[in-house]
Amino acid sequence: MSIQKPKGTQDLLPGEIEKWQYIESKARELCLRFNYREIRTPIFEHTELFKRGVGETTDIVEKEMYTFLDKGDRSISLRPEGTAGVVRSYVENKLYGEPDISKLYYIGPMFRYEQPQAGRYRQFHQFGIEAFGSVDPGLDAEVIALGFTFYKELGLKDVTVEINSVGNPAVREVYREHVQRFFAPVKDQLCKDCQSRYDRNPMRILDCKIDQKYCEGAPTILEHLDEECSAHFQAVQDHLQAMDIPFRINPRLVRGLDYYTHTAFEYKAAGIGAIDTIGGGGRYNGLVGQVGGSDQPGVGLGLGIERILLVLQAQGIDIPAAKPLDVYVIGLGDAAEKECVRLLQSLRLAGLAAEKDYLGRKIKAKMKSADRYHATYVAILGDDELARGEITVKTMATGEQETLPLSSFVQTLQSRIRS
RNA sequence: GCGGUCGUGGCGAAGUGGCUAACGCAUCGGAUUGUGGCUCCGACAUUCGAGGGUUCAAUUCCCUUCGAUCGCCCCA
Repeated sequence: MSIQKPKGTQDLLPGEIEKWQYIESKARELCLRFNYREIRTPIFEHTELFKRGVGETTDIVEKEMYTFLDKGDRSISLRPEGTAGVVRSYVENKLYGEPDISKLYYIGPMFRYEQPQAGRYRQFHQFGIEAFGSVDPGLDAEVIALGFTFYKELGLKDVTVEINSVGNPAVREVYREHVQRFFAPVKDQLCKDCQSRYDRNPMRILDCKIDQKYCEGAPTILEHLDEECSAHFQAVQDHLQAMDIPFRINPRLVRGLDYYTHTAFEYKAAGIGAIDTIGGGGRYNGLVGQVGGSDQPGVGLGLGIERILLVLQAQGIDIPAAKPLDVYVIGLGDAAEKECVRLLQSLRLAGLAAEKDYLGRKIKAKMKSADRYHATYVAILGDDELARGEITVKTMATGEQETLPLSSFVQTLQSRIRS
């Protein structure tokens, strides 16, 4: 067997790639309206950045990173998510020194070493945004609104927004103890996964599908928020309501990255097998400081492109198809063939999508080829027509044919296609 | 990291321990010597993911491996 693509990666071929281009152009256009500007950071970074940024004890850093030593013995990792790199760049380029807050977006591949399944790949793609420099809860709401609007304008149906507050580190520490105390009496009866969650991340027990019966009456983090956290959370909700963004409060929502403070949110939709989260994000007020910058607050989101595609497919939503070919040029005879080469270039310079045959096929096969390309027109030039200074043009949709003067042929087609 | 299912031409798909590996789609050629979409005729897998084993004989049975797919953990 010849070499195959690495597990969990995919080739995006013509026919499929148009969907990606559409989604990406939609993202750029939306960011323009929300006043976010693109940033491109390296696909690999020093491993240390992700350890500090994403969190040493997260699954992502503990077992999912593509890490290697480069020839200078530096530990390098392929980025498993987008925020850490953007934060690093924000700090390194001193964007915090600019008069306005920084509103940035990115689109690109992320890498995690995991077992692939429906909606999960080792190389996957995210569209994400990050906004630095403000603690205004209105900015949290704007970020949530941008994601929701994106899904909506792409045509996704039944996308739900779930929000929660994960408080600040002090609140979370107190809450964590409450949860452990709550589950302590039944710890031995919890499922295997939850027994390990008990020490690592007790909040996750609340999300367990098996142990729901033990979760009844469990304390929620919302009950433990301090005054500042409560006020922030309430203000985010007020802003969302003002923007008519529907949302549901999910007090059990916990995200897998350590850096979140205050607002955490997820977008969910059915149709990707066992997975229902299609995007998520939150506020991260301590992260910039942890990465080594002046302690600027931030809030952001990341949306999975593959997951959007899967939901679109499940919901039977079509994405605008590629443009058909304008003209297919057929030359018959040596002199005509040569003239066609000139015509083809003229058509292309005139802004039309044009093609010819390169397989030396007969006219019948060339016509079939033109048909496969969904050509609007087929231009046929034989030696006799060339001698008369004419060219035959067939409109494929109707089958009608006409004879046009060769001298003005390119201009004629150009004006027809444009109108 | 763990578990289920699967792996036959470009694609979809039947099949069996032995006789030329069905069929459909697509493609190419012809009927139609300068014209597509319909119809008819013809062509198209020294080979059944890879490697090894059992056997007189393996695409079929066994082992290993790679991959796909779905699920668990976790996540986009």
